Amino acid sequence: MERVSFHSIEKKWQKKWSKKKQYKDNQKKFYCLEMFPYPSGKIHMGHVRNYTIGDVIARYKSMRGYNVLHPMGWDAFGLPAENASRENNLNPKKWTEKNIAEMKRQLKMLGLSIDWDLEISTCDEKYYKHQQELFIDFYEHGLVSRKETYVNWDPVEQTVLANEQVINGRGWRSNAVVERKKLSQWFFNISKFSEELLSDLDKLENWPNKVKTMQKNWIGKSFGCEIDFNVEGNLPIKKIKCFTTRPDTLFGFSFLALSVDHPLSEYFIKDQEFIKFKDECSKTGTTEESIAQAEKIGFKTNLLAVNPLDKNKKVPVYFANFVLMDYGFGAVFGCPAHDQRDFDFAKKYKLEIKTVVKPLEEKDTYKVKDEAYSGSGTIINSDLLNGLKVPNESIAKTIDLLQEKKLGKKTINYRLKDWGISRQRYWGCPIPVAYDETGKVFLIPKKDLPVKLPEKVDLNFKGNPLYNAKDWKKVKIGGKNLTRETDTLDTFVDSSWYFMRFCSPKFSEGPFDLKKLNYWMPVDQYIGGVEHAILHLLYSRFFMKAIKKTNQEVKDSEPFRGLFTQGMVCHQTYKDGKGKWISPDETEKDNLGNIISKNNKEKIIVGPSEAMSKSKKNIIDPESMIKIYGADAVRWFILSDSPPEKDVQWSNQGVNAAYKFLQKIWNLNNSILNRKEAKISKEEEEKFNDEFNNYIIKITNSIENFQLNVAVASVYEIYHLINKYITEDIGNKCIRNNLKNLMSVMVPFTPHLASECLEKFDKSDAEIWPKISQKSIKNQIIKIAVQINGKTRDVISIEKDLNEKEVVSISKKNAKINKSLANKNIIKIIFVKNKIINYLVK
RNA sequence: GGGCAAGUGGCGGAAUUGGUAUACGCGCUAGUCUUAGGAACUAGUGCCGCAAGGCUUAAGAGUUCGAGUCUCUUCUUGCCCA
Repeated sequence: MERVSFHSIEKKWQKKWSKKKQYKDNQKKFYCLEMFPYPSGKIHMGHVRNYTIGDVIARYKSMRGYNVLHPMGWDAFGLPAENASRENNLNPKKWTEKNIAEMKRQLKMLGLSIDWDLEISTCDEKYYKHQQELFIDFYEHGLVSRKETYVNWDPVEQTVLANEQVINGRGWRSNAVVERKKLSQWFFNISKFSEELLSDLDKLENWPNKVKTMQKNWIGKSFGCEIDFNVEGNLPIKKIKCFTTRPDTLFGFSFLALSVDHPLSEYFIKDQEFIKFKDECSKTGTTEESIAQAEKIGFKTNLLAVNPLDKNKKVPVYFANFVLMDYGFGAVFGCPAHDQRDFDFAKKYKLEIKTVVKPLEEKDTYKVKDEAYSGSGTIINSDLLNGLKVPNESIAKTIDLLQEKKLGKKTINYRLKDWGISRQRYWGCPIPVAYDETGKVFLIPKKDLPVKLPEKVDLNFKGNPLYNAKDWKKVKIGGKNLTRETDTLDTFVDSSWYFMRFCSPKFSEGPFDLKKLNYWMPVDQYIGGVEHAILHLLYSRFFMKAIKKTNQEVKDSEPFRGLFTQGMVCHQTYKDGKGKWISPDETEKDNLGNIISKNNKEKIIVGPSEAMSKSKKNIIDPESMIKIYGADAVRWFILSDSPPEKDVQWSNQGVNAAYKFLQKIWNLNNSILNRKEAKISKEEEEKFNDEFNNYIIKITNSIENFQLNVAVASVYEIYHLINKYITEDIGNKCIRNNLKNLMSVMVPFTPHLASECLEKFDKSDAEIWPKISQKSIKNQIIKIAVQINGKTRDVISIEKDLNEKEVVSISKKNAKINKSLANKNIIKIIFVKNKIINYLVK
């Protein structure tokens, strides 16, 4: 038997595909995009899966006649380059470029239908120049602002951390306790688009609901109420404005809590006790999680706040560490019985805990005990609010009441905050602004862009190396001596518009060629990991809307028409007797099938299958797999075993099976090319064609629905089908035609092998998806179930589209059915054409 | 604690969306062949049973002629938010 040399085939076809791609005019477009990788050094199986899925879609659409845009680039800025550079004494740019070259080489081994002429890299000044232009456009349209805010400050790394980089109140890398620090930061005003970002989610029909729900929760629209509280005391302030989403619990009011940054704090700024307290507060991070977990502490003022619905009720006013200035108005009313934070606070300072909501099943005498009750129920102990149903009725009615009495105002609040984009980092896009000695902001003129990163910096400088780049910092604009901004942009900015740049990656006059942008955008199918469900996708949506706002001629307001989130690639985990992680290639199997160490032949403890990660050492290197099994087998296997949206388990047996199957396909192809002409039966051929056609329909639907594992299974079935008919009375023309169709549907999955096989046939329509015959063949034989009282007793083969009478007469001749029907009365017959016949008997 | 998924053989998973449950692959069993291999081919493989037959989609109930699919209750797992 002939063994195909996969590697020589791969080389041959990859060379052919690398020729310049032609885009046809006046044709339906399809923009297929996979999330671009961070150039960490080597590709991993996650990339293989992501880009193989994308390649199937891209190649399939191309075969269906679309003009397909399928580009690739590099998310090349970011912290790892700086760290690696420090360790290896290699400039971040050099390090990144080296990684890109290596990963590009590896990706090319997979035979992806990527147009490498469109390649971009975010650390390329030709790319980030336009990002700086966009920053300026946004600035001029009021979408950028500079604000003093609290940030999560890592005292060891000397940098700001994003909320998701704070884990249990500690820096994700340094493990240092994160502090709250006030800094001047640049922001994109994403919150201006809160409502649009929320309501446009409804337009995204081809997005997973899961992702839409996550974004919806993240934006967090809530209806609430502004309430003015009168305060009594020895200060000139007489009113404090609070925001609340639970005005219905107003009768449970037992303290008023202010942020330490509330304007009222001015009156305490000289108080030593207050200063100490404020310091203490700065030790808590800014994430909701860290606030929830931190001990609740307060600073009592001598003010009293009056309950607007019960003028006799006066409660103390505190400064508290769990109230932040950027939520509401930096002031909340405390209702300990129904909010856990308030509850913790009240316990500590021995404040009243008055129950005003009871669960439906409880009596009116219900009292909150060990923890706050925030569920649904009925209002109690609240005078005129008593009896209202919590939450819907009670909140709405209370807001109405407060508005009526002019004590409050209905408001909408969003959880989504403006996007802080300043990072105290070297390896990122410089922010194109400078300051005079008073701190006044000057934009760098567009003609002076890009603001390039200096190549020589001291990366061992504690903090931001750019801060230390004294010469680079100096800049002259309009004769004025200014100092450059030394913060760089969050790398999420880089990835928020790269998909637009792909439409015209070499365009030099601006971020994009408008005509090309409007032709290719939106991305028809975006594919990537679900871990980007919120930030990357939300920021990209914001960018599209912001760009549309700065340029009315931009057509789209949503960047991604279709989104698909693929699952992770997992592998079993191995440990030795001492609990040390062992990598799969350090193991082998003994005679009994046990997994043992190659090294010392000791037995290995097999752990659960988990996402491949360096720390657990359960990584399989894609390149070594391609070298052993070939690119097609790796592609075939990674698609075959699980639905793409779920996790897949990598297994050597699996990829080996894929390899063996592709070998069989090769041999099938050869044996049919060498097949002797057979006697021809028209009937047999029609049957064969018909069955074949059904599989083509099934595969087509499977691809359209992203059920790539099912499509793979159908290919196996087709293989069995051809093997069955190869010995029947089928003419060579017929069997070759169908074999060619099989190879065509395999092109998106195993492009090298399929193309090689196809080449041996007529080449004129090799890259075209097989025609689907929609005509239903008359006299086709189908199988239907015959049931008695709903239980299937037998399956009979009949002609398609027979009516009830005909099916009854045929089924009654069936011995099994006849036996079951003997001595029974048929009460009713249920007949569904081409599906079932069900006899109800007594 | 809240929200969203999901639960089908020894394993990964199919099921035209209410109509033949377990497709396809892995693994396993037996056999054939041989260049003795991590090869190829043939047959078998949900469970109980010698068989006829019965049972089976996490558990329990319901709707229906008919439920893996719809409804309710319970349990378990995963993800996201807290």
